[in-house]
Amino acid sequence: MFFLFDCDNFFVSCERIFRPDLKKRPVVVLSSNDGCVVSRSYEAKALPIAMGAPYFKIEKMLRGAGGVALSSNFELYSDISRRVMSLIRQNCGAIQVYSVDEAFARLPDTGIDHFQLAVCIRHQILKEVGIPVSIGIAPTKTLCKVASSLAKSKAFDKVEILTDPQRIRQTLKNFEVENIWGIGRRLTPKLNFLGIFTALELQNSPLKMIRRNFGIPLEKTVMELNGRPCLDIEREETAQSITVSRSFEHEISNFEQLEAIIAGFTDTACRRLRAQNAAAGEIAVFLKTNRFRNQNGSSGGSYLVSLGGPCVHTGRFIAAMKYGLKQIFSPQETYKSAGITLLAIESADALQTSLFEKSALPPEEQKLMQTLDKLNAKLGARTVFFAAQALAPQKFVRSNFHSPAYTTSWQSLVNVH
DNA sequence: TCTGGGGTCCTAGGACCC
DNA sequence: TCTGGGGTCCTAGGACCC
Repeated sequence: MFFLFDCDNFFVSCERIFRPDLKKRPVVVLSSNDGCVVSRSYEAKALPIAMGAPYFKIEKMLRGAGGVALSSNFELYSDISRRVMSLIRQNCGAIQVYSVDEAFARLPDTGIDHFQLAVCIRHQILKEVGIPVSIGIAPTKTLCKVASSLAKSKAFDKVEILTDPQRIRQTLKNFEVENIWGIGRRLTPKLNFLGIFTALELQNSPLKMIRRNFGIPLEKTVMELNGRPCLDIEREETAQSITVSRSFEHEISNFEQLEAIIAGFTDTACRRLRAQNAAAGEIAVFLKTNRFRNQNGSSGGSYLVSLGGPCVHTGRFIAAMKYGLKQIFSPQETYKSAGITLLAIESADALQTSLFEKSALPPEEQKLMQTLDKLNAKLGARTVFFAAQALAPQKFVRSNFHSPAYTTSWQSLVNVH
């Protein structure tokens, strides 16, 4: 049996832990650059404020209703996420952390009272971390998603078990096909055209026809709706790519500034890379113009540079990035966003040695980077950094409603419990 | 005036091989 | 007139997710 743990209105719930005055009020958390709404309290949903709505379009309505908007504070959310996940892990063993606010678990079908266990975990997370969680229980992951959305609409003890075939059919009959996990904007009209509007109609669709028209992923979805598990808990592996990118508050046309900002992105990405004990062989750099100003969306460009073998050294990635940036930068343009992606990532334990290098990772480079990471961990981020970042402006992303760094006091706060 | 960021998987098609 | 049939590997792009 699969369990899906899904935090309610996660970012808003995180902010509310430290701001009791936000309870019962419309609250939204904004994306980077204070652009779009990415998390809403129930009161904000009721206004209504849509997911992904641009802030400037809903600002007035929110204020009029006595609501509050906050910039996102990802350090805080990841800290709280780690605490939630660790409680789930204590109760369920190996879990799959599916996103910052969701996790799947798989438990034996017999011998335990699933409902009772779920209610206990839910109460524990609420008491010890302060985050409300909905829990869906079903024979497949796809049905778990359906169950958890039922759980969310409950008034209390937000746990829903979906195992009885008759009840599954009844539920799917009232469930729109576009709300099923794995069915997005493009697939919905195609399915509708074939007369498939409800999840029940999809459940009853012939597998061969689905596979022919939509491919393997949707075929799996249909089998999962029929209670046949096709997707299992996935174990955590090394990431296949690491991206760091931002939209800017003001468009930038100065090459040196862009270079310095993107050097900072490269630094961040390389830290993440080393934190998972991995190395990367390629870096792609990209620039984008303002997609809302041009008729044909955003232009810009991207350029992929190979490092000639696995690498962990920030300086070498920055040099490669600079080369790539020169290829795509145009002095006539002004840029609204930029970023880099590290690719060809391998776990450092199982590195393939390149024909041309004696050792895949030069030991002196590894040591230098370890020292750098340690220094910054001990003395605070950006104690030691690369000169290439020096020319970056202090602030180039809008974040006008950022909550304070509660995380520093978080440690003492948990000791209270 | 203001419109996010970070991922995964699958597929189709081309290059190349026997 | 008629022009094999597999394979594999790679990449770009599409579709989805939160």
